[in-house]
Amino acid sequence: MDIPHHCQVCQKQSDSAFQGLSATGLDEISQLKTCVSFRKGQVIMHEGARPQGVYCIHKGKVKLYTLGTEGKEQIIRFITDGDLIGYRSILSDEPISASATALEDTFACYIPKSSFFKVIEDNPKFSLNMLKLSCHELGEAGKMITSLAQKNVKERLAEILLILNTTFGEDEDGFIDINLTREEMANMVGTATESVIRLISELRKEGFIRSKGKRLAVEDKKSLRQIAAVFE
Amino acid sequence: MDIPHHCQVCQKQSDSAFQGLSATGLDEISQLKTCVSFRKGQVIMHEGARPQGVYCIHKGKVKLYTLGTEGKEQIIRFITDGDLIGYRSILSDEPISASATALEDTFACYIPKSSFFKVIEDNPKFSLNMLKLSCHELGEAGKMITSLAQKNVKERLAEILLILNTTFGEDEDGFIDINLTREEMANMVGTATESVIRLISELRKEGFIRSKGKRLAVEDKKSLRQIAAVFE
DNA sequence: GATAGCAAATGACATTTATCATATATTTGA
DNA sequence: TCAAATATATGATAAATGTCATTTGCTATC
Repeated sequence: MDIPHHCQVCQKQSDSAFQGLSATGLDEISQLKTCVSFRKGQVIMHEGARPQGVYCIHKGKVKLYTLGTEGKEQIIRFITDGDLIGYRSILSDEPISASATALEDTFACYIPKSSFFKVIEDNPKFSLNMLKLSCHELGEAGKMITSLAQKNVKERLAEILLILNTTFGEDEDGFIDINLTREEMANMVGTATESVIRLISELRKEGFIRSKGKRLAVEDKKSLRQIAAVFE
Repeated sequence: MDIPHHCQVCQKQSDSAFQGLSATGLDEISQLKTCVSFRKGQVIMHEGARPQGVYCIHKGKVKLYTLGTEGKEQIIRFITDGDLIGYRSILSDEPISASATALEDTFACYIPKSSFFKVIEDNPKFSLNMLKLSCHELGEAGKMITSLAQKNVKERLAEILLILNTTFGEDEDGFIDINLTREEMANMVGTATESVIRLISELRKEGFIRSKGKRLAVEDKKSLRQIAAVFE
């Protein structure tokens, strides 16, 4: 994959936190960034590490997860084109709190810590973008906390199917365009793999979703929303 | 309660996000801030509202919570001296995602949106502080998500007792210096009130905690840590 | 395009947690 | 200080979810 050498001509820039950054700011980043790629399944960042820079995803899909008791992974959220990885750790000056693994072959730019900070310091606009971003994520995390604490497994599963459908879109056959195992879905919902499998069968029998192998398609968004008790 | 009219002489300033802010920045805030107080039980901010400023808590204890299905509250975190309320909503330009209610009589300064933004724009140092703060909170939220998804109720309760003990300290009798009902504890742990009551009895019988009425004291931190599976 | 290795599906059962009922204790406010 | 209101405590039972075992189906790779 070809990633533009200069951020100014990168099509993903307008969808990223770098949107609206000054030309000199983009220059700064462009000069020091390097292009990297990760194969499906490859770990991009490891919980506990001290990152020396951030990744800006150009094309790909990444899961962000923490390791709980006995090494069980809890998926916090997904990361895709235009999103950043590692900024939380660098900005709060703490070790990485969530590991990141590529769900499919992924292409990214690596921006060293120093230039990331320089751009933040020189560009109030970018700094504010980052602030907006992290505050938005904070709100999303709060919603997830409430869901986990108050909804039952079926409600959470319905909610996550809707989120996946929105985040990754549908392929030509209408299936959600992301390749996840049932175990990974369970690691999002916060339940056992078998429970997810059972409830997917249930939702299928009820006609709300459709499945072919591991692939899933949302058939009845309205009913799923009702199950998820999402009234927004 | 007397809150200093000028932030520069406020003792809580060094514990707050305003720590290290320039004299002109502090002037800016001091000129437009107003002192407010809330009685125990009073709602400070309401989910869904559009705040016109942030509160900086001078002295008091506040719970931050979202309302889940059927109006059940889920406590996200606690706020105390030097902490801000409402910044997330203002910075991400979204409605308030969590309500705030005073747990005891609380004194705060109200800083209008405009001066808050002005200080952010003029003071890279403050902007970076806020960025650090929100990124730190993001990490904490991630931990809470993993706990809720993977730990059982007893483990989560043990964890929260430790957090309360650290956050609010102990009174002269060794009890955690915060006045919470069992229901509120359940709303943190994400479980039914009765379950919390039962498990508190259990922990008491095991000798890990002590209780007198609603007041609780941690007796054996090490064992609680083991139960909570916190190995940090 | 065959096949070995995983992943999904399902049943049976165990465990955890929630719910409902009721008794007892503790606050709080007159 | 007392009484009403509220919170805590505990038992019995129901419901939800987890665990283990096994079968069936898919899919990645040679």
